[in-house]
This record gives sequence, C-alpha cells and structure tokens, in this order.
Amino acid sequence: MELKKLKGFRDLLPDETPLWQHMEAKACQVLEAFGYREVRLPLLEDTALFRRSIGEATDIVEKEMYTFTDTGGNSVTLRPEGTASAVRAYLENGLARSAPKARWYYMGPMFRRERPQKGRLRQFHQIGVECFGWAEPEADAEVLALLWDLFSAFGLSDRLRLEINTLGCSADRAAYVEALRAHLQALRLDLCPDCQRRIDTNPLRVLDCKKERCRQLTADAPRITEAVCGECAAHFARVREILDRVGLAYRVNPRMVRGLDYYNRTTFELLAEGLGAQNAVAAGGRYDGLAEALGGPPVPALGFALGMERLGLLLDPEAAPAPTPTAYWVTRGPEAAALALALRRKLAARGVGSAMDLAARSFKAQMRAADRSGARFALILAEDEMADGTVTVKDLSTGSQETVAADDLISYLMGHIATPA
RNA sequence: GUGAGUGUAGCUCAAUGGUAGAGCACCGGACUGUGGAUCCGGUGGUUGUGGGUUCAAAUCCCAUCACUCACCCCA
Repeated sequence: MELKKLKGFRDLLPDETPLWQHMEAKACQVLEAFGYREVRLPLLEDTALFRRSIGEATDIVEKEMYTFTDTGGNSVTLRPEGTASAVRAYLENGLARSAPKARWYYMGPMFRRERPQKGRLRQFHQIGVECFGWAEPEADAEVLALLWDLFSAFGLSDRLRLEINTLGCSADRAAYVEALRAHLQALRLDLCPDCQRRIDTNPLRVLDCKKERCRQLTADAPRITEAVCGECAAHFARVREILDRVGLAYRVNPRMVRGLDYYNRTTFELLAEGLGAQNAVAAGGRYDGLAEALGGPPVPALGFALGMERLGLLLDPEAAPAPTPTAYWVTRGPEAAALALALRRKLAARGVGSAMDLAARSFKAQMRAADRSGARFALILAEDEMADGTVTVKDLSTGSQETVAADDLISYLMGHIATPA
C-alpha cells in the first residue's frame, strides 16, 4: 500500500463514529439549552483574515498554517481556528447592526501543521462558542458556566480544573509585558535557553515554562492580575463574584498564557488529567478588540473552543455503542433476496433497520452473521415462506420463532420492538 | 524545527544469527432450513524500505521512511 494518509491526519472508521456523533449530539443539546445557535462557516478563508486576527508573530501564522495560492492567484488558508471566521461572518453579514447580540456555536475540523503527538493532530476538531455583543462580566460568567456544564454533561466534572486569568486591556497588557521583560532581563542568564528566547519573543511564556528552575526564578515576577487598570480589575472581580455565587469552582492562575494575540481581559483554560502533555481540553477568553482589528465596529465578545479529540480521549468508548439493526434477513434463492429488499425498504420507511448478507451464503453463515450483528430478530425467507407468503421471525434473544404473514411483518415487528425479550 | 522510543499477518504479540509462529478476528466444516459454546480446518507475511556483514539476517551494522511520546507551540 503506497498511498497513505498524510501525517497528522486520521480516518474515523465506523467503530469510532458513534463516539463522535455522541459528542456532537450532546454538545448541541447543552449549547442550545443556553440559547446558542449553530453556524457553519467555510474551511478555507483569505489568508489575510488569520494574519490579522491571530497575530503575525504567532507560531500558528508563522509556521503552522496550510496556506497556498489557488488557481486564481489568491492566497488562501485552511482555517487553523474558528474565532476569526466567526467574527468575519458576523461583520460581513451585518450582524453588528441588525442583531449585535448573538450567541453562536460551531463544530468541525481545524488545520495546523504541527508535529503530531497525543491529543494533537494536524487536522483536529473543535466545538467552539462565541458570545457577541456584551461587554458585561455577566457574559464572561455565562460562557464559563456553559463551558463547565458542557463537560459536566459528559460526566467529566470531577476530572477537570477550570483556571482563569485576566490580561487587562491592551494598554495594561503592553505595559505589563514591558515591566515583565525588564524584570526578566535581570534573570536572563539563569533561565533556560527557551526562556531566554521568550524574553524577546513572548515574555508571558516564561511564566508558563515547565522547568522547575525557571518557575522558581520567576516566583516573584510581577503578576498581571495586580497590574491591570481599575476597570479591568473591577470586571475581573465581578466575574469571580458571579462564579462564586453560582458555585462554579475555579482557580486564578496569573501565569496562564494565551497563544493568540486577540485576547484581552478574561481568559481561561479547562485542564484534564490523563491527556498527556496536551492537558488543555478547552480554552478561550474575551476578545473585545478583534472586530475592529478586522475592519468592523467595536464588538465586545468572548468565546472558547474545545478539542474534540481530547474530549474523546476522556470519554469511555462504551458510552456510545455501535448501532445495531432491529432485524437481520436470512434468505435463500434470488426471488427471496429480491423480496427481502422490498420488505427492507418498507421497514426502513417506518424507521425499522434491517440488514442482510448480499451473497448467497449458507443458512448457518447467515444466522451467525445475524447473531453478530446484534439484531433482535432473524427474518427467514426461503422456499417454504415464499410459497405461502410468510416470513419466519426468530427472536434471537429467546430462540423462539413464529410464522408471520409478510403483509403483517411491519406491525408484528413494531409491536415487538417495544417489548423486551 | 529538536530529541527519544518502536516498526513481524487486519489486531495484540512470539521467534536473541539456523525451516517466520501463536492468540484474537475473518472464512468454512462437524450440524444438507437455523446463531451464541466446543472441536477441526482454511485464507492471510517481500519481517516498513534500501544497502552492508555472514555459509546463513526478523535478529548485527548503516541509511531512509513511518508511527508513538516528549520539547517547542497549542484546543
């Protein structure tokens, strides 16, 4: 086999798709209960959208995007995240004027050309939420509560930790970055090589270094939570007050860093055990400046995205068993096979699933297949049944069987489906 | 981009320089129109690829590719 899938891409075979359908269905249910509505946005966008939103100097834009020139000569990019497209769509469709308050969610593939590892692929899938139009801390609290309840719905609340932080406004952040950089310069030679580089590229990352020595050296570095302006501090305090009031557990982590440039004020991560090094299962924050950066009016907004592969790693595959047909046909002879197809169509139209082998195999082989399919009933159709217009219905859970007129098959089965064996 | 580990049947793994095997799965038979349990049989391999050492290589050496995990970065 010389043709292989690309590195970091995966096939989801039928044994795995039930779990994905489960994730999607459960998420839709919770998100819509909070008033969020689904949007479906393009996978391919103008490259400039991501350069302007994510940040020119980020790793994502600098070296991880799937960017190419299409045959029309335009530079286009497979979306590496969802927020940029959502804001673009919000602005482009005039929502800022017609319906400025909007709660959106989306799910689907994102693409980043990173080195694959546990919980990280080049095509990965996110469920994302964007809440447009409210600058109030109540919006932050709603989104955080929604995030938590979403994972609670999957039964994961006792395995997760919510961490929150504030980045202040852009002026706060710029001032803080310079203060931090100055502080770190004094420590430069004692820090690890990665951190020495980070002082210049992204000083906030130094605070997030995994090396114990770096963490000790930066223990008394200035904290962003103490450096933000009065308004931002009040906003953050109010968010925490609401979270406390509704009983949502969280931890303030002033060292938490965001990878995308557009975040301001509240940011957060949901961390999980058992995911290896990629332990953030969801993350997000407020991005009040993004709409303007993309050429629109100011639109206060925030959102988050969760990694579906990472969520899937936390779930028990048994939670989403494979679907089984209600019945399995056991036939002999070409006339019987044709009649079985006709009856399968009628059953399917009533929502009753039935499967069958399409090769003329022995009764024994077909019965074995019926058993393995998980079907409740075997529907036997051969010479005898064809002669008198009946189907022999065998209940595979009890072994008992009855002869049923072919015309009565649908009502017979529908009457018995509800009845446990 | 950097580092480490691993590559043998569809899957999980044996075979420590001397005939490439087992379990599971799949197909069939025992049981000619009746599943699950049991027993029997069968299909399935250029041992990732290329080169080297050797009388002889899955095994040792080199290269290369792939996968996995970690760093970086991030959901």
